Amino acid sequence: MLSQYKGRRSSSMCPSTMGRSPCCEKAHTNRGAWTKEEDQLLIAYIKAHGEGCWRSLPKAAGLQRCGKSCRLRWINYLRPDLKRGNFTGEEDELIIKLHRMIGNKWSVIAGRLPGRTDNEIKNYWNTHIKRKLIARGIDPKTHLPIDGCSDHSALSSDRQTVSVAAAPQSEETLQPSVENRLQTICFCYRLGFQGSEACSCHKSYAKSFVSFQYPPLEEGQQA
DNA sequence: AAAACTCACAACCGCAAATCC
DNA sequence: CGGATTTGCGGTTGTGAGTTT
Repeated sequence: MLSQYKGRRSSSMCPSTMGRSPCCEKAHTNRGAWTKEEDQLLIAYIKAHGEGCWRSLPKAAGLQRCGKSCRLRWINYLRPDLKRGNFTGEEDELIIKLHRMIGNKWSVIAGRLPGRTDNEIKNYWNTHIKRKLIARGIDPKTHLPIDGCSDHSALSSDRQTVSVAAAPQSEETLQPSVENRLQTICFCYRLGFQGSEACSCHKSYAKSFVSFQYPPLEEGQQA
């Protein structure tokens, strides 16, 4: 999912329904694959009213779906900025590198791949990349050689020092602490993709919903 | 030609976090 | 402040399409 969807609570929260009626009434909702008509209703509604308040959206849009289902359909399939199509080799490698560093944080990984969704990346990982890594002799879970590798230190240090700030933060909270001398920069920068299309560090990190803290790479160290 | 099997991906489920009242 | 509710995330499942036997 892209950065604008980051954070447990967003401005899209609907105040009028917050903390009231029970969650989605499943008794009278459609399930399974979406029809073209349902897609059109959802697209038309969001074009007219924008995203937000998923709870009340289905009724307002004339859909017999729960809000959760509408949100998922829009984010994963109907959004106009989705890229679709095959993943490029560069995207493959970026996913592998990010996964090695942060694990199954699909939404964070998706935030670094413009036009890709967390669900898409998760599926792609499970169907393609896992096998690709196994074929390379790499365990897709640990990113270590399958035949056993003694050097766990690099990976563990990566994992330990990466902290994920999942929610939007103020500029102050994103400032690196002086004490631990960490640098706060975007992943692409650390991975050497700065300036690429996937890199967002040309934008102020204060505006980014996701940031990471980790020590700067030593000279010659691989990300 | 058709049954069995495999693959890819859309959609669902359950939980945790965020927020409101 | 705590309970109630919504939203968002990651894991899992269902199913249609493609391939093999």
